Amino acid sequence: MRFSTLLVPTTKETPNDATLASHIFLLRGGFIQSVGGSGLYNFLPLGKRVLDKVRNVVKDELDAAGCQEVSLSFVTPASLWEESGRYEKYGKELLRFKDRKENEFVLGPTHEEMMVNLVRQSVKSYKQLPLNLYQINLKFRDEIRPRFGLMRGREFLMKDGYSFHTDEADMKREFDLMEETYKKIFTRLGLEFRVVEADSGAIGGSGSKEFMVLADSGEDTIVICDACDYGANIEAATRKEKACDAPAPTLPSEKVHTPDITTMEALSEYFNVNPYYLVKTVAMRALYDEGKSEIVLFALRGSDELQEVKACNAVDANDLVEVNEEELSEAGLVAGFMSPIGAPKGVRVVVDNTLKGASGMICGANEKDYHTTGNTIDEESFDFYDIVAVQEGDMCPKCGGTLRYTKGIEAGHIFQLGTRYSEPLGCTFLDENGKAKPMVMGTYGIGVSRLLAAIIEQHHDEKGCIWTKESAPFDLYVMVSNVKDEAQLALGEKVYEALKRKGIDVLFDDRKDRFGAKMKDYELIGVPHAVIIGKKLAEGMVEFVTREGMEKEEVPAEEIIAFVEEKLC
RNA sequence: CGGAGUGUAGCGCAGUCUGGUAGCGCACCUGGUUUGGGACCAGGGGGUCGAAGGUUCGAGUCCUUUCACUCCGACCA
Repeated sequence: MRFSTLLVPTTKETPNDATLASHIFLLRGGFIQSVGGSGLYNFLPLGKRVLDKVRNVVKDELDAAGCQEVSLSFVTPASLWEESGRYEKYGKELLRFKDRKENEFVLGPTHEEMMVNLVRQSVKSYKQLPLNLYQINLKFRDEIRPRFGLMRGREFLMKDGYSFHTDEADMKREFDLMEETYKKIFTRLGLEFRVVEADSGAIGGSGSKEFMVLADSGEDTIVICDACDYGANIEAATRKEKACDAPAPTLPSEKVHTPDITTMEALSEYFNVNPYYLVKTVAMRALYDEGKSEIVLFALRGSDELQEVKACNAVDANDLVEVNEEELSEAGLVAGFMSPIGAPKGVRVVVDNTLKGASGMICGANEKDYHTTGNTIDEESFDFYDIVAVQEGDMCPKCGGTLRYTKGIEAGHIFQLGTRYSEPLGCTFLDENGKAKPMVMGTYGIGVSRLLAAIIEQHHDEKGCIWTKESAPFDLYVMVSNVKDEAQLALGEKVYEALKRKGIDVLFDDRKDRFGAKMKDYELIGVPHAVIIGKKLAEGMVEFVTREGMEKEEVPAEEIIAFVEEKLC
């Protein structure tokens, strides 16, 4: 491809809303173009090339694993979503609209319903299973706050795959196969990543794993073990139960006047007791389908933090939101002095597992300016769940090693779905005995457009992108420093044509610009290697540049074609 | 949803306080010179000043309403 004819609008200036390296360089390098903000992007020729490269790696590995590519309708009838029960549950991220006949539709944020619909119409027998179907298509999620360019757009390219099985065991086999396949994909793309345990979110299902590309700019906090391979999203992380060295308080069971002591810190100081022996009670409003909601008290140890996603799952709610003082007093609660013990009637209480049977605890009194001491958390009286956030320094649940936080970009997510969708949607097959059974499903996603951002987050320097071999828009950049110099231009043309014939994707910079401008563009665009034909040609030499580290090697001009072949093939 | 901020040429911004011919840099077009680190000279094109309403002889600027976007937060009572 000749640069002089390619649409690559590189810019010197950084758009003011871009803060992340990937966002800045993808815009400045002319890969993508923002569509009036709000998380929508056009892909320009360079960006489209990278997208296709990444997509091909994904397709290549999936096909090798026996998956079959299909393409599902982007606009899906709302009725399918009502059948699965997600029309309400998915919330505002689901973009809903009506056609001219007032029929309701949604733009697919994920396609479980659609794929199940496809399969239930065409698969009837156990002989047709297992089946793993996928597509690489647009998705739309009306994100609360799109940001960071391709990292969190509203419209994005996603690979979504769905597998169908006769039983749980076969689904698990496929789940493991997909884990291996995903590892191959991310490895080929040159990414440093970690597979972690995850929360299943709105998709539903049981076991799920995320593929996290490690980067400081990642939006997810993941917990990893120093000693073993344990890794989990903070939303799903667990730990070995914590003990407390400080002695348990021996206060009698009584009500104590504690004016204006509303924080764990103040309470700990007042009673001179480790926060481990205090009960922290957090009130939140849980939202359910059909606009129903209730106030829930979440009780945990004062030394712990509430993990909202776990809490949300514990009450099986769609979402948890803050409760204001007014709502609290209406429910008979006093901020700062709440307690699971003696909570007002009608207020649901969820208690953390670590409090099961705990004694000597200090709680609020559910009365302004009073706490109670010497409480025991009766195992029979409460619902117990794991609702705490794992903290750095906690112990690994697998090996007892030390856990620490790191940041990751969620680039892939695989789920063991079971019959979460096949049952409500009536996706059944006839087994050997002619008996109808719901298919057991798995679902597997990769954020393809997000991967472009993830690659750049891991592979860039202060000058621009450094694409990995399998993601680069071109294999090689051939630059003619001064196109008015006939010898330089002639050699450039010769090298370009020769390498193109050998199947190397070459971007040939034949523009009239000066050396400096072209060099800046090269660095910004970040093709892995370049051949620079310039001044040194007078002495019979050209340069071979490696973008990573910008190392330059001088090579005799007559050997350059063979040299490049040797290096790239 | 809460808080803060910004909307003026494709991009980045000034002008708004104190109303009076719409500006600058980059990019773009024409001609010329230049060619190893984002060249220079000369000439040129491009604007419903986010939208609507109002005040005024006159509004980018003042008033009202509204829309959009950006940033921070949305969890420990």
